[in-house]
Amino acid sequence: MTDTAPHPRPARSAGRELKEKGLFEAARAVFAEEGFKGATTAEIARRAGVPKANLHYYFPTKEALYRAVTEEILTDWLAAASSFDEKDDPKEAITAYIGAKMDLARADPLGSRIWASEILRGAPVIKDFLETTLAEWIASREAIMRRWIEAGKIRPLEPRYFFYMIWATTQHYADFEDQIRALNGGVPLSDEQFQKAKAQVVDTILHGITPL
Amino acid sequence: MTDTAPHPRPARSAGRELKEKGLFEAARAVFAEEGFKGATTAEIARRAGVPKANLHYYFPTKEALYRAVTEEILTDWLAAASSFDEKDDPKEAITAYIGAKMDLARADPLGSRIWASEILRGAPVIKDFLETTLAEWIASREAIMRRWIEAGKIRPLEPRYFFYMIWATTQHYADFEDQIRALNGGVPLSDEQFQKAKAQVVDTILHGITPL
DNA sequence: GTCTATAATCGGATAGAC
DNA sequence: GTCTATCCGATTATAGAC
Repeated sequence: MTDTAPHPRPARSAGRELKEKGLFEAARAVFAEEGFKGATTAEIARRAGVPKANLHYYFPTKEALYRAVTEEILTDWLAAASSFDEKDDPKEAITAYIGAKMDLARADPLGSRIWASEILRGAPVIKDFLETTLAEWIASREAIMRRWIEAGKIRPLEPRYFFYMIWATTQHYADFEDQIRALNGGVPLSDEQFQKAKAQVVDTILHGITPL
Repeated sequence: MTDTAPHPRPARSAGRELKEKGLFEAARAVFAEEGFKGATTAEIARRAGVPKANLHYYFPTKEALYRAVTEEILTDWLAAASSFDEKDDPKEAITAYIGAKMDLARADPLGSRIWASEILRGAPVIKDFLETTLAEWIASREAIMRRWIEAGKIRPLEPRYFFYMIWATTQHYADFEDQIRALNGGVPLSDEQFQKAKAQVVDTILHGITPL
């Protein structure tokens, strides 16, 4: 559609998209390191290479930027969670789920760290998500686990503590990456090391719940 | 010893000890929630019930207060770690260690959260501890684990990823307590629930590493 | 649409009265 | 030893020029 405006352009220009994305990514890094309160808009703008006051042109407030960041993280989390449902066999479902969670921790450690930081401060922004979407997710998967237990496919256990173990272990590779690096001679885990860790997590947990 | 000073009194009065302790405990809570940068001396002083400027009389700087807090946490961590060495049998040693780590997470969740927050920001204050004391701890326990593997007492695995699983899972009950609460109908885990979780963590991990 | 300048507030830390 | 008053830099956000 051609209108009479002097400089017809898309509602969101490519330049705007680019700067918005730059601020978004910079914000992820700063929020992950310092948490919501410790992060400063000046530091976010500096890393994104834009004047600090300019940030408010793309995101009205620091909190709006933070909410945009968290929104995406919840989406990614649920996407990984869906891998649990793709198989009917417990061994396959759990293997796929742990693998997806480990891969997410490796691909997006910042997202995991922002989530952790958000929980540490009492989860003011994602509390609703935890109490509704996440609570429903775990409730229904708990039901699946109980059926597997009744069928004798896995050892009797409280499913939610089982999921906590998976979340904790997989997210540890993102949240405590700096500690793991310090214990690895100061260098991050190589891809080979990470794959070995992933295999061991899957292996240990599967053996841990397999009936004798 | 009676000297000639007009008002002989102990070098550190009981009143001072009390206020120092109040500030220390308030600082733990605020550092755990907001991290080092996000925490404010005003909030710490407010919770301790002392004028904000007064904080500097007991601790010269915010960082000095933070360092005092972290120091204690490292000590507690090592104390729990020592429980691994009290038994020669892998099953007993690992049971005792997981139990001690779970009990510490339950008794002092703030300490665990401050540790997590410190790692998230790149561990500037405890980096040296991680690279020396912690690296030595895990190296020597790795050797123990390898002997157990060679003796066929536990399944072959990379010991450090095994310890990461223990740290992640046990500390999760402290660091993600608010998430666990949200998934538990808004109420914290009862003592019975926690004991059940602890038993399941021990059970799953032990089965996970026990030879067929 | 993007920048500079700046307002308004909050932060850690200090000075000095009591 | 403890408090009040306050400095000064940093912080979030806005106003308005370009």
